[in-house]
Amino acid sequence: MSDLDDVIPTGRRAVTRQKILEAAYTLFTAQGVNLVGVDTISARSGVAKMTLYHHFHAKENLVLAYLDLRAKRWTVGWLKAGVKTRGATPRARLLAIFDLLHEWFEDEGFEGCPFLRIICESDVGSPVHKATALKLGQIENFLGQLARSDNLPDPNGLASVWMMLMDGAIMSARAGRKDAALKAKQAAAVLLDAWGRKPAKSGSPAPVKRRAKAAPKRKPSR
Amino acid sequence: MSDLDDVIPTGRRAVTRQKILEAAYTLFTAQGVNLVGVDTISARSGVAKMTLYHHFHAKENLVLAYLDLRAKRWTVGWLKAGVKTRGATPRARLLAIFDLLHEWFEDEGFEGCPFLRIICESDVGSPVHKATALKLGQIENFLGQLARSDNLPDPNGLASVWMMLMDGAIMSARAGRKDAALKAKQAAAVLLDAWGRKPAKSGSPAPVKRRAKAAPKRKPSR
DNA sequence: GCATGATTATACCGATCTGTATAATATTCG
DNA sequence: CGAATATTATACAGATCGGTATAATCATGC
Repeated sequence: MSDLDDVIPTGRRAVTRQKILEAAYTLFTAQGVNLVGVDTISARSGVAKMTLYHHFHAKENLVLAYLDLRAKRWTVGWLKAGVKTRGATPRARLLAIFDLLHEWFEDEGFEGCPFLRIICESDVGSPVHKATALKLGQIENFLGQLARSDNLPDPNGLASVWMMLMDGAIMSARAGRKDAALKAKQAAAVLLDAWGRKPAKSGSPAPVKRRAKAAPKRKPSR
Repeated sequence: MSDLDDVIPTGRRAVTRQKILEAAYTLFTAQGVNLVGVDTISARSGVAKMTLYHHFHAKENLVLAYLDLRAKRWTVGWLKAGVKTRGATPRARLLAIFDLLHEWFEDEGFEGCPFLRIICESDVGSPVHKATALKLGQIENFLGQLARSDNLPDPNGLASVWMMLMDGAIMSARAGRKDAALKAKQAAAVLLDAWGRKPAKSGSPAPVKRRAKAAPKRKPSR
């Protein structure tokens, strides 16, 4: 628990590793982990491919390291930090999230969320999928903390809904709707205002009325 | 405008084309359009690869045809039709969407939404990306019709928010949260109830308070 | 029955992918 | 200096990808 945990190592080996990871970060973020080959990362980083495989035995490990770095930079360094400077109260910070998203969507370099992309295209149950789901859970936990700090009822429920609005806005922006964050913020404000008035029976799982089977519709997928 | 438009042709050529499309539908839906090769579709359909390229000159055209078929079966045949049998009023149908999603998520064959997956992994501006965005827009238009039928204020605004909740729920379910649709329905009910009371200034774009720049945070992506 | 079009099987092209084998070179440190 | 470690360049293996060339076979309608 020393405070020297994240001291940046300056050894030759560590520097090389960082060069690889830095190139992977840029490429994976812009083009996705599946479309970027190891040779491309080797060329961009200026590190020989053999050295790359010396550090990370397989591409999968490089992807896992990328996920950690992405969470450190995006979730912590950008989202959490940005929200703190834009809102004084937890409630204001919850809403400020969508202002951040809006600026992100307007950025020319916006290419969607790598976490969501990986969730879509990686096999369920694979190490990469599991690790990515954890990173998304980390974000949702942060939302839950904000909701709890504001004494909102069912903070975890609000967090999961907030997460869906965020992810939905990101998908919508990726599909071309650059105003998605603004629309999401409108709805979020309305929802937040109403959330206290309707505890929504946080414990009971909201009865899904099951019909007495009308027409046995064919399943849409698979 | 004859009502013989979707008569199923029985010619040899049309039957072969349908066999290809049927195999592509199953494979693309389960594994994604990028991971499924043309040889796999040829093998599964029992149609020679040369014949496949005789019908669809390139894989991209097969993907575009798949998108049309997916919209016909999922959006129209499953979502629209399912909602109609489960809700009498437009408002009930809007909420019933999440019951449908819940059943979908619980299906063992649930592999996420192909539309969202393609939006994530295809290049922005490519024909496939554009076509997929249109299919998502078709869904949002349907939501707007329901909202308008219920005399809700700013029906298009509600539709885009509804879409985000749906997409967010799908992403959450893909990440392992099988109860996503239930949580989304709770929030949707609260939101719908409050939507009328707060017209939310449908015209004005909800002022995004821009701060007097505190710390010039580095951009997170690219 | 025969010509025409549809389908088949097979082999191949060039490109890309992850990962490895090998041997030479560069750096660091006792 | 000399030895241990890190990095380099190159070539290659084995697989998969989208797409094509060729020539034979099948089915159908006049």
